[in-house]
Amino acid sequence: MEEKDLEKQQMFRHSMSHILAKAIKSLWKDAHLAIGPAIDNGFYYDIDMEHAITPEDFDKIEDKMREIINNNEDFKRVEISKSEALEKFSNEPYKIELINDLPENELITMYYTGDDFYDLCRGPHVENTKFLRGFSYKINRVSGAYWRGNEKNKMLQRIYVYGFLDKADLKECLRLEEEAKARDHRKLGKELEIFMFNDVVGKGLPIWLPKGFILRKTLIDYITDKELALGYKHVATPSLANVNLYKISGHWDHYKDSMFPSMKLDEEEYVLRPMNCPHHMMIFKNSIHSYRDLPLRLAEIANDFRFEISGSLCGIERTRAFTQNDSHIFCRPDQIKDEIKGVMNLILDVYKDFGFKKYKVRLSLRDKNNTEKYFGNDDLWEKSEQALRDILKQSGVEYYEEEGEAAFYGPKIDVQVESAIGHDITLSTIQLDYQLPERFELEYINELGERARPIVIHRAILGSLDRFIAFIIEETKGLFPTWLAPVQVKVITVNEKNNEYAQTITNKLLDLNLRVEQDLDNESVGKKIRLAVMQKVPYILIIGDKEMADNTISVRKRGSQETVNMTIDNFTNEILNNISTKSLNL
RNA sequence: GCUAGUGUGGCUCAACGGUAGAGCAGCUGACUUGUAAUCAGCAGGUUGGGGGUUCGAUUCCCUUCACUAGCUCCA
Repeated sequence: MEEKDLEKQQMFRHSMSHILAKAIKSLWKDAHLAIGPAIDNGFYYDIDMEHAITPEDFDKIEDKMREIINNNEDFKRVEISKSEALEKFSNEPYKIELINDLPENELITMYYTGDDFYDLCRGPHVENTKFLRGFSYKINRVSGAYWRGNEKNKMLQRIYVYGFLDKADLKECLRLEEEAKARDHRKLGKELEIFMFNDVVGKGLPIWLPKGFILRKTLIDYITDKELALGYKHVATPSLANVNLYKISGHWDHYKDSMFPSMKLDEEEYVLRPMNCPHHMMIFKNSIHSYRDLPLRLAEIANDFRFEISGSLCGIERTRAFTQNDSHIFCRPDQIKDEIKGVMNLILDVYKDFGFKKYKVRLSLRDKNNTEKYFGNDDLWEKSEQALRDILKQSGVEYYEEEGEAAFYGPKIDVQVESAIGHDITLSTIQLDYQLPERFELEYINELGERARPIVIHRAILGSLDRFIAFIIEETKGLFPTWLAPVQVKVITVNEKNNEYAQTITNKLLDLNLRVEQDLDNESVGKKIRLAVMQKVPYILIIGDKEMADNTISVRKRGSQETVNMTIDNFTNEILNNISTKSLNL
């Protein structure tokens, strides 16, 4: 769609939100209006009223909206003074609050829709509701939203409506929603037996099933090998620590509410660790470092625990126990640039292996209006934010900047992706940190023989393994490339007489470290193929009398309805090549 | 955490004040199968937990737990 049309669509959506507001007010007299903007796929309106809207009300509201549109009511712009506005909206407490926040001499505009409804609004709008007749819309859902996005404020009802100029776009939007539900990792994770949850074990605590374990192991081996080749040093540290460790790091002050509460035993106090940096700081402090030894890249596949608020938990995308592919790079100031570039390259390399294309690089800056949240002085922040910005600019990577997304100890480069159901999630992160080295009094000896302070780069490539697997499940729709697939080959027999031959084939594949399962059940071939297809196994081998007779196998590849007869050697060559190249095709 | 909704056998769903039902999966038997479901039989549920209303509750009410959507949060 051209920009001009997009603008038009946003204007129409905004006009529609006035129609929605008018419909609500005529159906429920006690409704108070808050705000109602146009958004990506339509518009919403925040409303405060006694009646809780349910999906049963949707038709009624849509009918009312249609009625208003069909009335051919004029949208009329009126300019008023602040005092007039306060008078006009005296029954709308939320509007009053908005008006009060406007500067004293600001010209305020409001829009009438018909003679009996008006709303505080900057506009613009369509001239008459009749122009909205061709507009396609459908109430999507209703949910809670805090007034002005502040959890201390009252929670309002937000009515989301899909809305498009073109009917086909609405249809496409609904189709995409269906498609997204089908690849939701929570659904596929259950169907493919990758992970489970159990109420008694506890919420947000994923239990990895055998197939999930294979995914984890494969990913851990993959990333660990890559890191070792790049000179990372892997370590293993405990999943809990004395609370003092986090008092030194500052995490205790910032995040104790979202850490599992401390365990006091005798005179000691322990907490489950929410992150790994402090442990790694202590490893660095364990020995004297020369400037020649830097950078030191400590890495760990580490289990962490965070008491995430219950409403934010989401399958394995957001859990309370998770595994990080973490690393802390201790380096000299003159090494920052190369190290960050190196990490950036590793991220791009990994994403290429997985075929990820729809990611966005975000430069996460601090919130300048709320600086008390952050450690360190303004100069240092400016400097480190600019350093990351320079690196991004030089690397030619497309990126965007966002304030308020930095860590308390420094700015970040985050790689953002969108989950199936539309969550904006961080997959990989690079964080520049001058603060923790200070707090932990880290030192190295520089070329002049003096003590100097290193800089720490925190980075995670697969981020949390749990979240990464959630994303892979959704990206692949469960059709994992062979190198990742929990079951790579399924061997199916036609009748009992083929079992022995099938077993020799299976053994041959097992000897090559392939992940093979066989189905010798006394069932029809059709049934056994159906089961294997539903499991999304990349290769199905059919073994019958014919194959036995000429010492071959019939191979049915995922996504194909046909089988190809070949020798076992030809097959193993193909699959091993596929695995070693991490082919994305199967 | 907040607002709203949902919770029926392993899974997907029905019944919605009147003795809880189907398909798949499971087990048993028959069939020995050639590319997405062979047939028959059996077994499986104090309808998330607790409390209440009622002659009677899966159904209505309260409470609690979990999940879902969104808001807030995300080192």
